[in-house]
Amino acid sequence: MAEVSIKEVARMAGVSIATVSRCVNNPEKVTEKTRLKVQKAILETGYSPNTLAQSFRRGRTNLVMVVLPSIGDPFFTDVMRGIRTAAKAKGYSVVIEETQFNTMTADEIGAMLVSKQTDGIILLASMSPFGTEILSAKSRRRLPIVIGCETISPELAEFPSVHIDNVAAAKEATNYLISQGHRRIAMICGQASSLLTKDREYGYRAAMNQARLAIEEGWVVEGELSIEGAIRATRKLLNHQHRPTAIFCANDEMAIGCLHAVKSAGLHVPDDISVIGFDDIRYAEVTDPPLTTIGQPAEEIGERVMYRLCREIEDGRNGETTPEIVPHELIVRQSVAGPAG
Amino acid sequence: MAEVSIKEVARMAGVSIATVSRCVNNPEKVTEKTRLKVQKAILETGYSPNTLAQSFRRGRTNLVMVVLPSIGDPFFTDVMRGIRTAAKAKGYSVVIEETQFNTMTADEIGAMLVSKQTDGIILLASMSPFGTEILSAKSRRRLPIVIGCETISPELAEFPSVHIDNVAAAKEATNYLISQGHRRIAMICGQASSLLTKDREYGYRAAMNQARLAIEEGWVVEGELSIEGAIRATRKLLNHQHRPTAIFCANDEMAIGCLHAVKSAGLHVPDDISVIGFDDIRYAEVTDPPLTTIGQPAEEIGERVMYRLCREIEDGRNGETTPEIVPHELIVRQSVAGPAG
DNA sequence: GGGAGAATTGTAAACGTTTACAAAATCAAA
DNA sequence: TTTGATTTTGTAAACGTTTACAATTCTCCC
Repeated sequence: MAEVSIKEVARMAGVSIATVSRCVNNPEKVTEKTRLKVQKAILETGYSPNTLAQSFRRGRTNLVMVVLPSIGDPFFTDVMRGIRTAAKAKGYSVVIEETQFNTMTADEIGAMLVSKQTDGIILLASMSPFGTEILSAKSRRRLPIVIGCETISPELAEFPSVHIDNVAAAKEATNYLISQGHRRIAMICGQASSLLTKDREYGYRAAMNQARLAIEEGWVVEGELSIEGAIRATRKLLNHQHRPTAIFCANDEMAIGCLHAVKSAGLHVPDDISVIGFDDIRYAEVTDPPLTTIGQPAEEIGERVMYRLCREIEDGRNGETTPEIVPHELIVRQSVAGPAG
Repeated sequence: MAEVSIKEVARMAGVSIATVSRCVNNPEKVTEKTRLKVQKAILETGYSPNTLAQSFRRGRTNLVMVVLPSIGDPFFTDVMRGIRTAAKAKGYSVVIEETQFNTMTADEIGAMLVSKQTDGIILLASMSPFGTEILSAKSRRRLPIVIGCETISPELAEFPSVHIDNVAAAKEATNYLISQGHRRIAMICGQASSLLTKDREYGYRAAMNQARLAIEEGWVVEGELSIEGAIRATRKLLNHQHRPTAIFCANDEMAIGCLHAVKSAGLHVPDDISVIGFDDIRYAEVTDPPLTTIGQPAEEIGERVMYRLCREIEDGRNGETTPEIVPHELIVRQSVAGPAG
């Protein structure tokens, strides 16, 4: 049974295809009587408009692309949920592109952009400088782009964005450790390519500086934003000649690995070592001990970023690019205590 | 700068649009000389085919939809990764539809199907009977559908599928507990609507029966496939007048909640209570204690299910619907020991 | 009843491809 | 060179919508 087209409906209702189209899209431009006729015909034929033809004709797909580092990180999953909610409300579908924590190559970005015909892009992941360049070129040709979560590198500042103040949040986390009496505080951050964790590192360093605390060589180590990477990083820290008494992890995924590594080494959290995370993913509540961390309104970020994109798509670029900053929150659980001794 | 169309390229290269199209899609049908001319023109204009027009003309979107219960569950995330890998290799994009563990209503399914124009569907989640009906109708009209993970209810048997043998795997998990000396074994399963966990429950019951062990009233409790739900469920089990010595959780997410609840109650895992999970998500390795569980090749399932769908899309339905069964594996870590006393 | 103006409907073009078919060019063999 | 076969190219239709514009019908008032 082939798909029924607008023609059949028109024939059956005894009107022109234009009228059928109007009944569907602008019912108010059509007489009550014909509308009923047409509705009847639509029901009888089981017609539904061919979205391919519509997209083609209207030049809109109602599809947006979101580029994120990893679909596996519960934080991004939560952001995605928000995006999805908003997208549904606005009649969009979402396709996801994963960078796997690599900054995408120019080729990949190009392929990504030409192959999918999307109405807009949400960027939750860092781009290489070249990638950024391609994107702003695209954007200038009216491909709306908005940025979520990742903080803004200068080249990206032309795009609207919504995120927390990562620097301030990282400072807050570090200051909390300091306030608990810690002096030797280490940090596990993401790979160098991740702007996001760069900002968090910056906040950490700022807080340490401000408190006039030294950051020893080897106290800032890359955890690759994964459990495994964090385990390796933690081992390095535990073997450091001046072992830190507290570890600030740039995200909870790594904090989970850190917790595990500390305990596997026969040490106790928080009595021997304090650990603080970032993101407040849902597992943070049930780690052992429950994880003290910085909470972000992930789902809200997702929703807002999507609505922002819709504005961009519908109203065109209005030049408005001041970032929307959403609030973060220190969530105190039980993975931080005063330093031993 | 407006998008450049095939016409401009044709004009610039001094050939007809048909020839340009052939250069792009069937280069072998075109003379070396003209191909070079056209390639040059393509480069100069920066032409890339309008995918909307292509999709419309060819009647193919190279888009597939995957319907899953929750994007948040790391197991499905891994399956998605496999799907995505295969999709990329075959030139497809993926849109995700989340049921949030509800069996979708008929309306939702209908909306989902008409609004997106996808070339095929991967079903990782249960459907209501009505939903199933709609889907098989669609399928008969040549919308390829393949099922992954979820086991097959009779109505879905007409579709190809790839998954582990859930019943056998659940039996194996239960038998392992029995082999460790447990007699009082409880189970936390998903909501009634989840066929997947129904099968696992079935395997558990079968193993208990076979071992002539009683399942007391109240030993099988719904954990809603979430951490929170599992915590509530575990509390019920701990308060049961005949407290079980081991708990089988239908997935690791719930096992994590279970672990947490047991420990919060001041009990020790595995000395007081043994816990076994299902799926082997990446957190299972770093729980405290590390979780004994059933491993599934999630990523492989994803890949295979996607390739299966491609076959379906490209070759049309060949009537072949025998399920592909992939192997599972008992992964022994430290959350199971002999019963206390 | 006629006519002006508004409301409704129809006609046909357009969107950018792909592709059947026709036309033209090339090549091989005599 | 001619012929016929083969390869290459061009022409034009088609895909299912939407929509500007023209044509028709209705409404209302004189």
